[in-house]
Amino acid sequence: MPERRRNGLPAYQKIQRAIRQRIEAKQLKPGDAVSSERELARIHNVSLMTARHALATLEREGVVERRRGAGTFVAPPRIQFNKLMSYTEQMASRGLAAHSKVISSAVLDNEPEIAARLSLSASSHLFMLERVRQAADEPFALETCYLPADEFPALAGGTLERGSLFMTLEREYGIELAYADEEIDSTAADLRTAELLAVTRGTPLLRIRQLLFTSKGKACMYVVGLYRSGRHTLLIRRFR
Amino acid sequence: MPERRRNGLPAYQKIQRAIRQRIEAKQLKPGDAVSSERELARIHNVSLMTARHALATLEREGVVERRRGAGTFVAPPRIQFNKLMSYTEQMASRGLAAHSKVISSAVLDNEPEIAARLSLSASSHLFMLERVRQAADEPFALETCYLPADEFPALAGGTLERGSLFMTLEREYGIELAYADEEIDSTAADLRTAELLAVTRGTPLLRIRQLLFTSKGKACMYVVGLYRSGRHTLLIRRFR
DNA sequence: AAGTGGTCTAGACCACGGC
DNA sequence: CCGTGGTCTAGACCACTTC
Repeated sequence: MPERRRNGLPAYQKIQRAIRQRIEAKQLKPGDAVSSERELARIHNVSLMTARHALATLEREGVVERRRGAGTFVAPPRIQFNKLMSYTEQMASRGLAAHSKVISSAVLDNEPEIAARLSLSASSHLFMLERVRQAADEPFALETCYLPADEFPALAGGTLERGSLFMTLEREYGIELAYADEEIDSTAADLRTAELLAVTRGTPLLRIRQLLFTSKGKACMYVVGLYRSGRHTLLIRRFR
Repeated sequence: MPERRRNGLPAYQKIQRAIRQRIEAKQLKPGDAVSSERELARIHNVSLMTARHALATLEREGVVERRRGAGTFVAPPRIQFNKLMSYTEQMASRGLAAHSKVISSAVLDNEPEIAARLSLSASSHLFMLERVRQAADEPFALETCYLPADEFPALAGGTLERGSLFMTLEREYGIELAYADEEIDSTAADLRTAELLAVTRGTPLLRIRQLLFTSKGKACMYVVGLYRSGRHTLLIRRFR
């Protein structure tokens, strides 16, 4: 009888971790065959169904591909399509450092439309933070975010020059960000935006209005981003 | 012993079909509890694992939600985020009729960049189709699509005023569209585009460049769309 | 023919939610 | 407490791919 898990992790997750580690360590490259269900069951001393579950959920995550009659193979490197990432994370994934400059911050109480998007009453206190994102010392985006001020009291006093707002929310407040709904369109730069982004007034900008939700399905933050065209392209994958 | 499937469909898929039918027939509404694993196992005369598999994959598809200790519930109606749909389908989903006007069509053989995107040699013959999309008799988008002319001979002669290009590809050519990668940015209307869309030159437009892939992973069509801001917003859901 | 993934059984114990 | 989903066993046969 196999000793049951007593380090907290289910057996199938341990198998997954082992496979993921071998991929990250480049012992397994895309296209390489992963141990079969039967092999894994034997190696890890579990039943076939458990080994199978490990591979099935790894396939769902896109880590491996399974072909009946052939085997299980390491999937091509994951493209970060449709992935909700903070600016800091996006830059890091390209090997760049994130720089941003806080333009203004305030607590507002008369933004009924934004409050409504966050499912708050019209006169709720909103913490607003306006930042210019830079890459290679050139501004490429103006991002304004809004959060319920009551729920995140420390933000108003805190320093956000350095840390990522995502990280602050996840670490300090234990918020689990799950997904974001985004509205994307195009708009012309007004005078103030043009100055902040160092473009001429009327320049086309990509506008992304983002409503972020926690894993409990609660709207927790609203962000309006204006992106210089040419400097920023949004990549999306849509499925039929 | 339960009689094994002999109508072709695996047991777990029959269970899924039964549940889906009850949802479509409105016998089950969003939020309603679905039979538990144990109930389903009993009703359909299968083992627990099989009933479980049926619910687990239904959850992955977003049809139901499962909560440990509580039960399985019909998920809220699926929002058509991140879904690859033809213009015709998009309009239909909003209860509108699709209207579009063919501006030009041609077979080109000197578009190396586009040919490259379709993984074709630089001088390949490309069938190009330029259409203005209308809603309520007002133009709101200019879409230009490119396809390998050799693979779709009938298109050049065919009439696309009415039928959907998606439908033609799927029905006439047996193409299974699977997904599209899109690059989205903002640009200013040039003179010709401005005239076709009835806006002034320099108006910001949302530009979507779409590369469509078949279920075999082959790039089969490239589309550049220019959308009037205000008239068209792209909706996206991103996951963490 | 050998090996793979896909489906399935008839149970078991655990962790969690709601009453 | 009871019912739920989550994990797991030790097998089985089928369908498919590769050789």
